[in-house]
Amino acid sequence: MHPYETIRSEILRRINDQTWPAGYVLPQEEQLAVEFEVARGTVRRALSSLVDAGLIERKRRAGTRVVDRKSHTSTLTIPIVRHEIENAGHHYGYKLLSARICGPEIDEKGIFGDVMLRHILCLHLNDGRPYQLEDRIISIDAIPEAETFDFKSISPNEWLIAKAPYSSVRTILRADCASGNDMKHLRVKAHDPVFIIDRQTSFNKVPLTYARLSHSGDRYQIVTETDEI
Amino acid sequence: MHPYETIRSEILRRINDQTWPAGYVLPQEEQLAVEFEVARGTVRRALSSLVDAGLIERKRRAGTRVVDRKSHTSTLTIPIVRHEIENAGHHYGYKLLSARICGPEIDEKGIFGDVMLRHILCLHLNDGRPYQLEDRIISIDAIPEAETFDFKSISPNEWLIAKAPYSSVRTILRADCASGNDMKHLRVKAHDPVFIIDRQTSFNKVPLTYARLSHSGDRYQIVTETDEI
DNA sequence: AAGTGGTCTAGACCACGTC
DNA sequence: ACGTGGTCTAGACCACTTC
Repeated sequence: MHPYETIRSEILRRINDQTWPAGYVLPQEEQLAVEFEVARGTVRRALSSLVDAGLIERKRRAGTRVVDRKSHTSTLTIPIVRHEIENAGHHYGYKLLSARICGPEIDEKGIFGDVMLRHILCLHLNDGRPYQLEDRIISIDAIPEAETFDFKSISPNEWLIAKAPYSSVRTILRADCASGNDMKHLRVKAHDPVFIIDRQTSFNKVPLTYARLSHSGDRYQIVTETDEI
Repeated sequence: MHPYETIRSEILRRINDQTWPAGYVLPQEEQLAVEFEVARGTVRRALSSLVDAGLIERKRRAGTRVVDRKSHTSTLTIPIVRHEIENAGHHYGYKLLSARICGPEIDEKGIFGDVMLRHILCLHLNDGRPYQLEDRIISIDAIPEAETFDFKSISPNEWLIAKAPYSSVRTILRADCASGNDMKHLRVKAHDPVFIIDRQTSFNKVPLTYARLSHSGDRYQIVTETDEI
């Protein structure tokens, strides 16, 4: 155990103890450095880690305060669907359903502005059974290669990750009833629950792509684990 | 813009450019320090930040490599339901439905082991309408105060965050059909989709509590935004 | 204006993992 | 065994923000 880990643990203990309750102002860096007999940099490292964990807040001149926790945060990882299936030891399958070039009118949400778009509908299979239906729009303006790429053997999901770096992502998770396409391709019944991931990615504020990923509710879930806050 | 930010941006540019493609081994810290005319520590800071973002991997002796991205990660924040509702400018309401002490037999998943448990069922309301149904089990062994606390005016959700620090959280997100309790209390119809958050928290490996939080699918979604990777 | 955290340096030494 | 990243130090100076 390195010094900064020891210091982190000790400070964490005092917070959990309520020795240092929510709102409490911690001693300043120099004082902690004296107490723990280390350099100021080592104290800073421990404190920075607690800032990242959301347990303390720091402001110049005002000092370091214990945060009053009002939420849980966890890191959500959404893997490429092919890896998700293969890592679980299953057989991955892919089927392109349609690929066309469209005008801006299919962009119902007005994300992309007045540009030509590529619209792809495809299905990801787990051991031959429908697993995820991918309904995707790509901005041809932002990614010109998307205009001619055929997506017959590589899914847009995977092609995009290799091709187009992104700088920001907006993800929405929700539960809904199966749509017409869901019923047809995911083989679920009307009113069956589906788990939907809506995702929109941009690069330097320019929208690149939008996807609606739907899954049969009884075959899909997202698990996240946060350890050792 | 500080030097470490400039360096981070420049390295990021080279990765996005494919100047440094996936698998590429970066120059070592000392060399980058010479190139950018800064101290080694400043280079380390930029690189650490890219490690956190999941864009590079570092190993002693082997060096620093550009990662082959296989997943999206985003930070999921699940706020206390009362704050979520109030921050949206709505009126929060709370209703305790039942609170009882049970033996280990109600712990169907065998999370808690052979201990006495507190079981609470309660409802969170948004502008008077059912919003979230909370079905919660608390280990009396781990949190003795839970045995006698009545939860009549404070929800277990909120009480626990103030009372019991946790060190690890396991969260499962899924879509399902409404259960009997969901239909009764969330006022949804049979087969209506519900969004379920299953959450289990522990402190130093000791299980503290388990909750099933259900929401009507048409009134709930989770949004996450990741900026400036 | 003054005090807090934030950035940077130059250097030493350590430890893990690959070669 | 040895070269890479990892940790730590001691110090200087900066910049934000509250007093």
